[in-house]
Amino acid sequence: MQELAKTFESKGIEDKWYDKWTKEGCFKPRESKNKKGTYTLLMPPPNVTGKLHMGHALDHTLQDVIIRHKRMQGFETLWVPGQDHAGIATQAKVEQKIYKEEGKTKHDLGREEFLKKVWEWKEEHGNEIINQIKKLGDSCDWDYFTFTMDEIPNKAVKKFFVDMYNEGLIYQSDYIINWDPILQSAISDAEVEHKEVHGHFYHIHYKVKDSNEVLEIATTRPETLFGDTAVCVNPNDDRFEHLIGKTALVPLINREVPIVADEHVDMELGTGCLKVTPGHDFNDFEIGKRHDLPIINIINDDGSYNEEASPIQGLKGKEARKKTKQLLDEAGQLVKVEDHKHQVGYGQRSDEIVEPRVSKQWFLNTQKMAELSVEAVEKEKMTFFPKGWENTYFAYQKNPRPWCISRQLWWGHQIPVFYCGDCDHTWASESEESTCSKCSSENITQDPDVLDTWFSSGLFPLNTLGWPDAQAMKEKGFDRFYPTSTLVTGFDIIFFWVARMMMMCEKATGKIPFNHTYIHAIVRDKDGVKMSKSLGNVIDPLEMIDQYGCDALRFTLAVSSGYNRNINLDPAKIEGYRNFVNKVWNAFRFIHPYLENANDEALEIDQLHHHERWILSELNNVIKSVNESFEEYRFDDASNAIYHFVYEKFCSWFIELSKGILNSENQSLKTQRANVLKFGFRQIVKLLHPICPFITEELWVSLKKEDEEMLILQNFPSFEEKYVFNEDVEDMERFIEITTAIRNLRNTVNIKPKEEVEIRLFTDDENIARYFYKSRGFFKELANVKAGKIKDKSIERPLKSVMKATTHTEVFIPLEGVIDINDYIQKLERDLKKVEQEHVKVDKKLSNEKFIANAPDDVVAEVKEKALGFKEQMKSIESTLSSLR
RNA sequence: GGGCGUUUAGCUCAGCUGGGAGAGCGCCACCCUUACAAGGUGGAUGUCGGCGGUUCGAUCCCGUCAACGCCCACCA
Repeated sequence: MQELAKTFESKGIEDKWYDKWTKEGCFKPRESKNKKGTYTLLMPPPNVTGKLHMGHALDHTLQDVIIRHKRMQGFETLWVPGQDHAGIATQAKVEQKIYKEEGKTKHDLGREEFLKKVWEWKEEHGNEIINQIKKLGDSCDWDYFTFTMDEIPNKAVKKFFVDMYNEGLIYQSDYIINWDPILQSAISDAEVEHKEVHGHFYHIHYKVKDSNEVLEIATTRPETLFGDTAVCVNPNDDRFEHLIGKTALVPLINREVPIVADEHVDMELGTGCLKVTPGHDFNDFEIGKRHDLPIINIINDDGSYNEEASPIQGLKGKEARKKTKQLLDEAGQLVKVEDHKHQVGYGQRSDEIVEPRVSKQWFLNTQKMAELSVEAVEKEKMTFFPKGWENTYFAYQKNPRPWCISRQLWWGHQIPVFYCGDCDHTWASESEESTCSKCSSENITQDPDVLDTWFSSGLFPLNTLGWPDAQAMKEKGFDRFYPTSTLVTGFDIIFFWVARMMMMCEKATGKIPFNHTYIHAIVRDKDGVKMSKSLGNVIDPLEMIDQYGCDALRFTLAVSSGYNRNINLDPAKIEGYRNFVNKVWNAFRFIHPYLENANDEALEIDQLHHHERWILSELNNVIKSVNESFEEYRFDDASNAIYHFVYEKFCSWFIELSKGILNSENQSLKTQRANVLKFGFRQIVKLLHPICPFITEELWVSLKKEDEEMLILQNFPSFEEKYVFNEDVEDMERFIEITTAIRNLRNTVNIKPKEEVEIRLFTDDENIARYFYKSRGFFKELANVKAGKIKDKSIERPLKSVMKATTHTEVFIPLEGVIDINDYIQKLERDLKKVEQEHVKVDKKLSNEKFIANAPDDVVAEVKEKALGFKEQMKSIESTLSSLR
């Protein structure tokens, strides 16, 4: 038998098992053994530019726990991995690279050449994150790996687009959108983050034409006045009623604009008078539509002001504002400037102020889809775990706005719309067109824009399974694996991804894409601060794996995941669970030598020792709660259940209680104990496998029978009625209570572990007496008790002794020498006070007639029982105290 | 401006449908006991955010206040 290392060494075995699992096809769907059906997970596709961070580690660990559990339960499991082309991020990265290396911009290269460069970059670096992911132990089927710009996803995108186009749900429109001046592209509403900034209210005088009157208007963005096409007041505002219908003059350029009335204007805010810039403000755009106002675009693609704003032409942002302010001041039309806090939109990716701007973009009308997606959740066809997250989902989905799906980028799915230069025909097509579908002209062009990355991500549940290609769908088992089972992801993409998949997949197939969504926490540093490179508080999962092992990291993440929103991760915590993993290793190291001929299938229940029945019963309970907890995505409860069972029940009590037997000459007892240890440990290793796959698979080598497959393919334990032994559990609880009392006494009077003690056990319960007589050998083992005498409570207690009272029992250690009586008296007094407090509480209840009358009988009985117990303990302590004083 | 959430031991958090306050880490004391010092044994620690209500009984239900988070929103 080989020597096992004193500590568990994770390095080496992780890659070894990952390769083996992969090679032997363990991650592939297998015909379900017990007809449980299929179980499918989708991996949120990491960005091609991504680098593994703790968020991935968490997300992937939880999914892997789920899929391994389901696989072992006998489901035909499939976990589909993928990768996202990440339009903006990738394009920006490659643009930077070629500018740095070749001093060229993408325009210098041209579209085709640039895209070639992006693909080259992808080939070279795209695999980095995938290789990192594999270090986490993900048991996903890599044959299903799907890149969002692969052939099938391309087809899916085109088909969905064309269908929606033909249905009229996708349309092109001049509409006010968020323009990101850095990306020089439109972005969707969801990609705008609002930040509060300390700005100013600029009060400006607008003259009224043919009148001496002036209107004082407050604005936070004076520079947009060059785009003003109206001035607006509330129709119910007496102050301005007489001006409605007249003409105002825009300062600096003296443009004549109408004074209109609109309910939108808040009479209380600012001066109650609003300048209307339909080209560069969302509200004003709406007002403009209602009053048929012209739209003037005064901003270039790069955010600078154009010739329409000639006095500030070429300037951007702050400069433009400063200049406008100065000009207004010079013209005497700037009344005052007040401080004002307000929200400003920033681009999620560029972190630059977005400019609302009117431009021609493609939109998807999601109204109807969103309604259906809400209904699916309300009718619980799709459930959020924790349920509270459905509020976030509803917040988005209950008032959907048209989704701006076009982006002025090159990297992505080009919009499959074609224009004919001759007959002006416009059409959408799934195939590459070379001639006009109407006039056959070859003078056609394709729309240059690409689609929002989320447009293809939204179809991920479908395209990974072959949709819409009939052949591919058949090969990939679309009908079996779609709809998928559960989606596991972070709350930040409920809208970006979850909602879009719900809408798009339902629209495309009539079936929602998954039935459960588990939203996990966000990983922060140990102080609850979001990890970021600039703060230097990033905990690198690969470093943690290197330092503590993947199992330890996985266990830490699992035990930290329930229905919580944040995980404050401290490497010290990982170290702690590394210790647990090591504990498992050492527990095995201890039992290992006894297992050689052990047969875990030879357990005859009536023959078992009561300690054995106890541990089997406890094990059975853990199995039950682990299965239930996994089902509810309570990874914390499941992990804790295993942790406590292994640490306390199995190691601290059962193994300790087994040492004497294993070292004894009683062959039959020894064999039986070895059998139970083997059975128990095999179950432990199975229970732990989904969370800690590596060490468990490694240990399995020594636990498996010759013809058994790898652990990853074994059956997960399930609760069995035949292992319920309540009496043995009760006995054991008493044993633990008394043993602890003895140890406590030993500690109190500082008796060294090596020193044997004699105890007296006083009890008036015959069953307890009998049980302890039977178990006295175990007291010796676990508390170094030389001799234990059991006495009836009517007999006088020893005078020189220390005492601990427990339920129906008093434990004494008689003392030969003199101990520090005062210390001991103080301790007893503390004990007494504690018990008294408990007793007062319970007694108060019992003396309350209404409690007796209203509380359920079993509760009353329970309380009475407790009161009795406390009273006994009090009496014991009091009499000891009086004998000492 | 709306909505959601959090407040429990020094720290991070768990406490299901109301019935004697829990875990991990940390801390203290004693132990290198032949699986494990990445260990063992024992121990200390909480007006369960404040106030009010419902109830025989509230950490849990209701109201209210406070502090702190997060999300959404076009208040110029």
